[in-house]
Amino acid sequence: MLQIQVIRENPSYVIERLKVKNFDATELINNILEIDTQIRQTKKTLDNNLMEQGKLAKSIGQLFKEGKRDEAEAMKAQTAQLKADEKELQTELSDKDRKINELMVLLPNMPHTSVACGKGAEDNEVVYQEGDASAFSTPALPHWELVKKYDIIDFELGVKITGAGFPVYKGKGAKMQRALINFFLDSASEHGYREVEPPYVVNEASAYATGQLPDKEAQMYHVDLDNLYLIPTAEVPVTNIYRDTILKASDFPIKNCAYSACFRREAGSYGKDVRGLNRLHQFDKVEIVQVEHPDKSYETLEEMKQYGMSLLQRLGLPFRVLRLCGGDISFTSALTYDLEVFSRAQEKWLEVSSISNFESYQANRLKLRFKDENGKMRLAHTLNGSALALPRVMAAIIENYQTPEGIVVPEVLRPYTHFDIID
RNA sequence: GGAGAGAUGGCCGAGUGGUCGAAGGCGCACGCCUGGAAAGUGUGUAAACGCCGAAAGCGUUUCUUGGGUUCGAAUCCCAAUCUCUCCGCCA
Repeated sequence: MLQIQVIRENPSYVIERLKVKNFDATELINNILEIDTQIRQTKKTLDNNLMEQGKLAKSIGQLFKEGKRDEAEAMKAQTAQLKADEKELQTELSDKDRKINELMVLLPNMPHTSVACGKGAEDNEVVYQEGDASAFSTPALPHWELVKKYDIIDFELGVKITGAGFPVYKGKGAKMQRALINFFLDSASEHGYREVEPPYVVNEASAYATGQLPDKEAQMYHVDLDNLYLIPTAEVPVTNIYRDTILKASDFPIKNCAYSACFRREAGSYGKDVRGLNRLHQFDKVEIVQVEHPDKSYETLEEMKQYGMSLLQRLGLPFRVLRLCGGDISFTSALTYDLEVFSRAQEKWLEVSSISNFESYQANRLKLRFKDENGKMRLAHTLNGSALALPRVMAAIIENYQTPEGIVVPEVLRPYTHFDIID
């Protein structure tokens, strides 16, 4: 959520920035400002009312103490009107608070000044590319055929047990999966991230704080009986560690990483690019999350991007880095880099990581603040990124490392798999 | 699932209708003391919102949350949530 103070101080700037996201905020902001003025007006009246009541109450208490019963009783009558007014003002205020909040959550985060305008994915800027991103010259199989051939991932079995999008990893497939998780977690630890194992199910407050609610409700699995949500990413529980927290400037940077299974309903996305491991309802991911000083957050974003890239380099996969344009960047992000691996059998770029700086947008909802050098309260910046999402990395490895003899295990994973080929 | 107890500031903990944003302690910050440290000692130590704004100052709110009683609620009543203990069940 944007800060009301920012909107109040410079509404036209906010409107201008949001245009980059193809979002016309003019009317919304006008409404917000109008209600904001009313709220402050009402608040003032209410405060005065309460002050009056407080004074009367004290006087009455004093009179009783002095035994001036009659005077006290007379004074009681004076409070009646104040109380009636108070009730009215309270209702008015809470109505308006609710209303402004409803409008505030409709405003996306402002994109960083380096974010270009653009309609959608086609306007994203490729900022880096490395590795052999060409098709195989010899016949090659897509991963959904290879996994069948070597019996390492079973989609039909998942359908039987649960439904589409819940594959069963078997034998060396399961071990490979576990190897990737451990490789990612160990690498993150080496880079100073503290490992965290979070809950996979969160309450409403947590889902709201990181922005999944209210807008992305349909994307999450919901446990009705307990009113809990299955996490769509470890970002939700891990970031919520810092909900309602006040840090010291010296606490930065705060670096956490977590492995978790992720659950996404992917409502409405059937039919396109969903074959095999490309889009699942349940998948594994290692997430990195940082909380930073506002002055440092962009430096940190670059570092996180570099870290994500290093993982793909070590796995020997061709990849590229995109800077998302205004049309493709997420609602809550100010700047996002996507990492994509090239799948040489599908001849397609597959997104395996999305690394974002949310600036204070999440922190505002989280109430994640810190005392700066001058002892002033400020919102911290939050960042997160996948490092990495497993299924598409797995797909790329399976496809890119296929040979007539079998699927060769990338060098860095062998200490974890204890085998070097899947055949 | 059954029975009971509880929820107070960063933490512990006092407080059963008024002057309580809340004693005391711990912690933390700064100072004194010390060659340096410990101990000791002094001072300070919440946040949100508003008053055009910075500082100062002022006002309101906040003792889990939401309602209620009352001129006045941390304190009384109701509900929700959470935690703990015992029993049952169970990885």
